[in-house]
Amino acid sequence: MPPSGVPRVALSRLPGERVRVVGADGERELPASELAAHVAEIEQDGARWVWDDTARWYPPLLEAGVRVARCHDLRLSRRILTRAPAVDRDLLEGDDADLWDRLGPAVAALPTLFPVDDRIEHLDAGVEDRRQLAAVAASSEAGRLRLLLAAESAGALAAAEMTHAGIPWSREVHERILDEQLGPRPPRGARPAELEALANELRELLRTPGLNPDSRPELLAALQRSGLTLTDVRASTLRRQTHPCIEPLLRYKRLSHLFSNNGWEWIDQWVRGDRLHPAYQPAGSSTGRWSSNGGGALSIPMQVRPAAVADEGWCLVVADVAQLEPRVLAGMSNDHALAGAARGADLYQAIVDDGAVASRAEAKVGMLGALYGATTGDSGRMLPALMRRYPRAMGLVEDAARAGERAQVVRTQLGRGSTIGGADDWGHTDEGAPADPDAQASRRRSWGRFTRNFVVQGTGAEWALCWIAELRNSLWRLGGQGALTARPHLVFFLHDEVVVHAPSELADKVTACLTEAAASAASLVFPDVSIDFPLNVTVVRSYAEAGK
DNA sequence: CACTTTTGCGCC
DNA sequence: AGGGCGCAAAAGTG
Repeated sequence: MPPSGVPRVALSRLPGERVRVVGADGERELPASELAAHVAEIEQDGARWVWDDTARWYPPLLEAGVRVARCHDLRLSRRILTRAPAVDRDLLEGDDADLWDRLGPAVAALPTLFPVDDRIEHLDAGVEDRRQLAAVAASSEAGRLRLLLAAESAGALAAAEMTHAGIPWSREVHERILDEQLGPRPPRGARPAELEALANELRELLRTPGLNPDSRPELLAALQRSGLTLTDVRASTLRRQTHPCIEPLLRYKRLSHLFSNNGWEWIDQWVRGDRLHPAYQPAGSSTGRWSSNGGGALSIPMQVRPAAVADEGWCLVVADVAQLEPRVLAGMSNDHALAGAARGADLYQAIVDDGAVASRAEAKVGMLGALYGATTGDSGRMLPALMRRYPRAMGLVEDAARAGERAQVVRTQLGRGSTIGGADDWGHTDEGAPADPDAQASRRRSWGRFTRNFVVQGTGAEWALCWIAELRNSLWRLGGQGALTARPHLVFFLHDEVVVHAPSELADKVTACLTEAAASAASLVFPDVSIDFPLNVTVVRSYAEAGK
């Protein structure tokens, strides 16, 4: 991702559905509807498109059959730069700076509901672009920040492309699953037959006629009347109990969740034709991970994955990174012992072979506990051993936790800064009264757990961004002709996992792209240390066959 | 009544 | 006294 030497073309919206295009060769204005027709000619010199929000500009271009090679997303980049410890915030001040700060994400699933502030609607992209370039150039970490902004922007392109393309989805398979488990589709507002039958069974077993199992207080009271000692009705709590009602109740909960979250209405809303179109929000979470604002891309349950089926003659290539976060920790802490363990397919087994702990299960729970800040239980017990063997890695997350407890900002490998966690409020309750020392200390520790995890989760997100940025380019180069969806293309991304939809005969080449992109990501994010990021890759017809 | 918060579950 | 999310329904609030 060469950061410089690429011509930049700034796009701004003008009143009257027109756009201004400012490039090295001058400036022109045209109707917004004609932009797609001019993209190829403007992009001939390999320009980078500079615009306020990829989610706003790119979907109509994709609809018009245009793929954009590279962009700079000013909104996402500004969010990074304003929070980056290595950036002088003053350099981001100036005309309309406050408006740029207020610029919210376009919600892909909805058109703009209310008239936005006219000044926000017609911000000048060129002005903000020059500010950001200057702020990066003046930073002591210009190189890493350029990489981060390029990867973030490429991710925004990939997100729009995935929503546009959609996951190949068989309505027929999905509805068969629903029918088998729930019965026929009920009228709106009614329970499916299977849920109603289970509800009746529970009413009998708990001797509570009229019980509504969806009401937690009702359910809890009925369970307590039946002699069970519990204070909540979570599945994990129920599983510890012995009573004839437990099995049907757990089944009720599972099916009820399927019905309401991924049932017929979900299909109607998010499946168009034979594609599922969830909406992604790049950097939607504070650590830089993506979130989803429509379609539930973060939790497509195993139960319905059989419905994700490749087109005839095509396949799904599913890949996930094995133990991304511990590997990232090895890289950023430069812990040679942990880096050694990370050099191979099974990091947890390597920790055992290292003599740090006795079993793979202990290695896993101990390492995850270290990343999340567990202090007690099985994982907390492993910490001293891990600390002895991997002092630099464990020291890094410990330092991050201590910094958070002192209300200091921490940063990822590429320079994304954590937000300040309302430290002003630590001394007070939510109602504004002075908090007691215990509550205060609890909030400090809580924020420490956040910053501890932030550095690792955030750097993991950066590695993954570089991975998909490289991947979308190499898949495009892999060839084929015509539109994006006529070639091998990304259809799904979730934290450390991707799905590519590709003609079956290209499966091997796609697999190679995935592996090479992972190697590129590793050397981009960790240029000075060699860490392996092994992938589990499977080539399948249906997503459900790719067991994790 | 509309609105916000809480609960509990899904995913990593 | 273990991190990050979204979602739907129930429960709580004005």
